[in-house]
Amino acid sequence: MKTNLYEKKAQIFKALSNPVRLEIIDFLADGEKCVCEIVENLNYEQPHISKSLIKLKEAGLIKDRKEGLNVYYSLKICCMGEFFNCLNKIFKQENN
Amino acid sequence: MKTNLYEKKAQIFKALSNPVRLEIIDFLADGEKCVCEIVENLNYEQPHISKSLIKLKEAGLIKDRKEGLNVYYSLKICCMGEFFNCLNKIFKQENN
DNA sequence: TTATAATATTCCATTTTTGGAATATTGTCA
DNA sequence: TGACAATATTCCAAAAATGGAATATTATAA
Repeated sequence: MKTNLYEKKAQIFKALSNPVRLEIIDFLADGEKCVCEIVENLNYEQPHISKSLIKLKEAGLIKDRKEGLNVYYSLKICCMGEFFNCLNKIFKQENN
Repeated sequence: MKTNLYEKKAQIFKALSNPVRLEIIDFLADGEKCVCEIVENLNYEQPHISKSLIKLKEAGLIKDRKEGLNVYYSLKICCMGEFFNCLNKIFKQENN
Protein backbone atom coordinates (compact mmCIF):
# COMPACT_ATOMS: atom_id res chain seq x y z
CA MET A 1 0.00 0.00 0.00
CA LYS A 2 2.96 2.33 0.41
CA THR A 3 2.77 4.42 -2.73
CA ASN A 4 5.78 6.66 -2.76
CA LEU A 5 5.93 10.15 -4.14
CA TYR A 6 7.24 9.02 -7.50
CA GLU A 7 4.32 6.69 -7.96
CA LYS A 8 1.88 9.41 -6.99
CA LYS A 9 3.41 11.81 -9.47
CA ALA A 10 3.52 9.11 -12.13
CA GLN A 11 -0.21 8.66 -11.72
CA ILE A 12 -0.81 12.32 -12.33
CA PHE A 13 1.31 12.23 -15.44
CA LYS A 14 -0.52 9.12 -16.57
CA ALA A 15 -3.79 10.99 -16.34
CA LEU A 16 -2.25 13.71 -18.48
CA SER A 17 -0.77 11.35 -21.05
CA ASN A 18 -3.72 11.30 -23.40
CA PRO A 19 -4.62 13.88 -26.04
CA VAL A 20 -8.34 13.84 -25.34
CA ARG A 21 -7.82 14.42 -21.63
CA LEU A 22 -5.37 17.21 -22.40
CA GLU A 23 -7.89 18.81 -24.69
CA ILE A 24 -10.45 18.66 -21.91
CA ILE A 25 -8.06 20.28 -19.48
CA ASP A 26 -7.34 22.99 -21.99
CA PHE A 27 -11.05 23.61 -22.39
CA LEU A 28 -11.53 23.74 -18.62
CA ALA A 29 -8.75 26.30 -18.33
CA ASP A 30 -11.38 28.76 -19.48
CA GLY A 31 -13.45 28.01 -16.39
CA GLU A 32 -16.00 25.55 -15.07
CA LYS A 33 -17.97 23.67 -17.73
CA CYS A 34 -20.73 21.09 -17.66
CA VAL A 35 -20.28 17.78 -19.44
CA CYS A 36 -22.71 18.82 -22.14
CA GLU A 37 -20.63 21.86 -23.02
CA ILE A 38 -17.52 19.72 -23.24
CA VAL A 39 -19.25 17.20 -25.45
CA GLU A 40 -20.57 19.96 -27.70
CA ASN A 41 -17.24 21.70 -28.11
CA LEU A 42 -14.84 18.82 -28.29
CA ASN A 43 -15.51 16.25 -30.96
CA TYR A 44 -15.81 13.01 -29.03
CA GLU A 45 -18.61 10.70 -27.97
CA GLN A 46 -20.25 11.50 -24.66
CA PRO A 47 -19.20 8.23 -22.98
CA HIS A 48 -15.63 8.88 -24.03
CA ILE A 49 -15.72 12.37 -22.51
CA SER A 50 -17.36 11.02 -19.39
CA LYS A 51 -14.72 8.36 -18.90
CA SER A 52 -11.97 10.88 -19.50
CA LEU A 53 -13.42 13.25 -16.92
CA ILE A 54 -13.61 10.51 -14.35
CA LYS A 55 -9.99 9.58 -14.93
CA LEU A 56 -8.92 13.18 -14.49
CA LYS A 57 -10.99 13.44 -11.34
CA GLU A 58 -9.53 10.26 -9.87
CA ALA A 59 -6.08 11.68 -10.47
CA GLY A 60 -7.09 14.76 -8.50
CA LEU A 61 -6.71 17.12 -11.43
CA ILE A 62 -10.30 18.28 -11.66
CA LYS A 63 -13.31 18.40 -9.38
CA ASP A 64 -17.02 18.18 -10.04
CA ARG A 65 -20.16 19.84 -8.78
CA LYS A 66 -23.66 18.58 -9.48
CA GLU A 67 -26.51 20.92 -10.21
CA GLY A 68 -29.73 19.29 -11.23
CA LEU A 69 -29.15 17.13 -14.25
CA ASN A 70 -25.82 18.76 -15.00
CA VAL A 71 -22.40 18.02 -13.65
CA TYR A 72 -19.90 20.85 -13.76
CA TYR A 73 -16.20 20.14 -13.88
CA SER A 74 -13.36 22.53 -13.17
CA LEU A 75 -9.60 22.46 -12.77
CA LYS A 76 -8.23 21.72 -9.35
CA ILE A 77 -4.53 22.24 -10.03
CA CYS A 78 -3.20 25.66 -10.81
CA CYS A 79 0.33 24.98 -11.98
CA MET A 80 -0.52 23.28 -15.22
CA GLY A 81 -0.78 26.46 -17.23
CA GLU A 82 2.84 27.32 -16.60
CA PHE A 83 4.05 23.89 -17.51
CA PHE A 84 1.96 23.83 -20.67
CA ASN A 85 3.34 27.18 -21.71
CA CYS A 86 6.84 25.91 -21.19
CA LEU A 87 6.11 22.90 -23.36
CA ASN A 88 4.69 25.16 -26.04
CA LYS A 89 7.89 27.18 -26.10
CA ILE A 90 9.92 24.04 -26.45
CA PHE A 91 7.81 22.84 -29.35
CA LYS A 92 8.29 26.17 -31.09
CA GLN A 93 12.05 25.95 -30.71
CA GLU A 94 12.00 22.47 -32.20
CA ASN A 95 10.31 23.73 -35.34
CA ASN A 96 13.27 25.96 -36.23
CA MET B 1 1.16 11.66 -39.75
CA LYS B 2 -0.32 14.93 -38.50
CA THR B 3 0.42 14.75 -34.79
CA ASN B 4 -1.26 17.70 -33.18
CA LEU B 5 -0.05 19.59 -30.17
CA TYR B 6 -2.16 17.58 -27.76
CA GLU B 7 -0.64 14.35 -28.99
CA LYS B 8 2.86 15.78 -28.70
CA LYS B 9 2.20 16.88 -25.15
CA ALA B 10 0.58 13.58 -24.33
CA GLN B 11 3.75 11.83 -25.40
CA ILE B 12 5.80 13.94 -23.04
CA PHE B 13 3.45 13.15 -20.20
CA LYS B 14 3.59 9.49 -21.13
CA ALA B 15 7.35 9.55 -20.78
CA LEU B 16 6.87 11.08 -17.34
CA SER B 17 4.18 8.66 -16.24
CA ASN B 18 6.46 6.08 -14.68
CA PRO B 19 8.03 6.17 -11.21
CA VAL B 20 11.43 4.88 -12.34
CA ARG B 21 11.71 7.49 -15.05
CA LEU B 22 10.65 10.19 -12.62
CA GLU B 23 13.28 9.04 -10.18
CA ILE B 24 15.87 9.29 -12.93
CA ILE B 25 14.78 12.79 -13.78
CA ASP B 26 14.99 13.75 -10.15
CA PHE B 27 18.50 12.36 -9.99
CA LEU B 28 19.50 14.24 -13.13
CA ALA B 29 18.18 17.48 -11.65
CA ASP B 30 21.43 17.49 -9.72
CA GLY B 31 23.38 17.68 -12.99
CA GLU B 32 24.74 15.48 -15.74
CA LYS B 33 25.32 11.83 -14.76
CA CYS B 34 26.65 8.77 -16.54
CA VAL B 35 24.55 5.64 -16.77
CA CYS B 36 26.79 3.88 -14.27
CA GLU B 37 26.14 6.55 -11.64
CA ILE B 38 22.43 6.26 -12.19
CA VAL B 39 22.56 2.48 -11.91
CA GLU B 40 24.63 2.72 -8.71
CA ASN B 41 22.38 5.24 -7.02
CA LEU B 42 18.96 4.09 -8.10
CA ASN B 43 18.08 0.54 -7.32
CA TYR B 44 17.18 -0.92 -10.69
CA GLU B 45 18.81 -3.28 -13.17
CA GLN B 46 21.07 -1.68 -15.75
CA PRO B 47 18.93 -2.68 -18.74
CA HIS B 48 15.90 -1.20 -17.04
CA ILE B 49 17.72 2.08 -16.47
CA SER B 50 19.01 2.05 -20.02
CA LYS B 51 15.58 1.54 -21.48
CA SER B 52 14.15 4.25 -19.27
CA LEU B 53 16.82 6.70 -20.37
CA ILE B 54 16.14 5.98 -24.00
CA LYS B 55 12.44 6.58 -23.53
CA LEU B 56 13.11 9.90 -21.85
CA LYS B 57 15.50 10.85 -24.61
CA GLU B 58 13.02 9.96 -27.33
CA ALA B 59 10.50 12.19 -25.62
CA GLY B 60 13.00 15.03 -25.77
CA LEU B 61 13.29 15.35 -22.01
CA ILE B 62 16.96 14.50 -21.69
CA LYS B 63 20.01 14.47 -23.92
CA ASP B 64 23.12 12.32 -23.99
CA ARG B 65 26.83 12.81 -24.57
CA LYS B 66 29.29 9.99 -25.10
CA GLU B 67 32.76 10.06 -23.62
CA GLY B 68 34.76 6.89 -24.03
CA LEU B 69 32.88 4.01 -22.58
CA ASN B 70 30.53 6.25 -20.67
CA VAL B 71 27.35 7.95 -21.75
CA TYR B 72 26.34 11.03 -19.83
CA TYR B 73 22.72 12.08 -19.62
CA SER B 74 21.34 15.44 -18.57
CA LEU B 75 18.03 17.24 -18.46
CA LYS B 76 16.93 19.12 -21.52
CA ILE B 77 13.80 20.76 -20.19
CA CYS B 78 13.99 23.41 -17.53
CA CYS B 79 10.41 23.82 -16.47
CA MET B 80 9.96 20.52 -14.76
CA GLY B 81 11.31 21.65 -11.42
CA GLU B 82 8.54 24.20 -11.03
CA PHE B 83 5.86 21.74 -11.91
CA PHE B 84 7.25 19.12 -9.57
CA ASN B 85 7.36 21.62 -6.74
CA CYS B 86 3.77 22.48 -7.38
CA LEU B 87 2.78 18.83 -7.25
CA ASN B 88 4.70 18.44 -4.01
CA LYS B 89 2.73 21.27 -2.46
CA ILE B 90 -0.50 19.70 -3.54
CA PHE B 91 0.48 16.37 -2.03
CA LYS B 92 1.27 18.10 1.25
CA GLN B 93 -2.12 19.78 1.31
CA GLU B 94 -3.79 16.45 0.70
CA ASN B 95 -2.13 14.97 3.77
CA ASN B 96 -3.84 17.45 6.09
C1' DT C 1 -45.98 7.85 -12.96
C1' DT C 2 -43.75 8.45 -17.26
C1' DA C 3 -40.89 10.54 -20.67
C1' DT C 4 -36.76 12.70 -21.40
C1' DA C 5 -32.24 14.95 -21.01
C1' DA C 6 -27.72 14.60 -18.89
C1' DT C 7 -24.33 11.77 -17.37
C1' DA C 8 -22.13 7.35 -15.99
C1' DT C 9 -21.12 2.44 -16.49
C1' DT C 10 -20.18 -1.98 -18.48
C1' DC C 11 -18.41 -5.01 -21.89
C1' DC C 12 -14.94 -6.09 -24.98
C1' DA C 13 -11.32 -6.61 -28.57
C1' DT C 14 -7.15 -4.34 -29.69
C1' DT C 15 -3.07 -1.97 -28.74
C1' DT C 16 0.48 -0.39 -25.64
C1' DT C 17 3.32 -0.60 -21.62
C1' DT C 18 5.93 -3.03 -18.28
C1' DG C 19 9.95 -5.18 -16.40
C1' DG C 20 12.75 -9.48 -16.24
C1' DA C 21 16.18 -12.27 -18.51
C1' DA C 22 19.43 -13.07 -21.80
C1' DT C 23 22.39 -11.22 -25.13
C1' DA C 24 24.61 -7.85 -28.15
C1' DT C 25 27.40 -3.78 -29.05
C1' DT C 26 31.00 -0.52 -28.32
C1' DG C 27 35.24 1.53 -26.62
C1' DT C 28 39.51 0.90 -24.11
C1' DC C 29 43.64 -0.99 -22.64
C1' DA C 30 47.15 -4.46 -21.96
C1' DT D 1 44.29 -9.47 -30.65
C1' DG D 2 41.58 -10.52 -26.53
C1' DA D 3 39.44 -9.43 -22.31
C1' DC D 4 36.68 -6.51 -19.92
C1' DA D 5 33.68 -2.58 -18.54
C1' DA D 6 29.84 0.31 -19.88
C1' DT D 7 25.80 0.58 -22.23
C1' DA D 8 22.12 -0.90 -25.47
C1' DT D 9 19.00 -4.27 -27.56
C1' DT D 10 15.91 -8.09 -28.14
C1' DC D 11 12.53 -11.27 -26.65
C1' DC D 12 8.60 -12.19 -24.12
C1' DA D 13 4.59 -12.86 -21.02
C1' DA D 14 1.76 -10.28 -18.05
C1' DA D 15 -0.66 -6.10 -17.00
C1' DA D 16 -2.80 -1.83 -18.26
C1' DA D 17 -4.83 1.59 -21.46
C1' DT D 18 -7.73 2.60 -25.45
C1' DG D 19 -12.01 3.66 -27.56
C1' DG D 20 -16.40 1.93 -29.64
C1' DA D 21 -20.97 0.23 -28.71
C1' DA D 22 -24.67 -0.67 -25.92
C1' DT D 23 -26.90 0.18 -21.74
C1' DA D 24 -27.75 2.00 -17.06
C1' DT D 25 -28.58 5.68 -13.78
C1' DT D 26 -30.34 9.95 -12.14
C1' DA D 27 -32.93 14.22 -11.82
C1' DT D 28 -36.55 16.87 -13.53
C1' DA D 29 -40.80 18.26 -15.37
C1' DA D 30 -45.22 17.39 -17.31
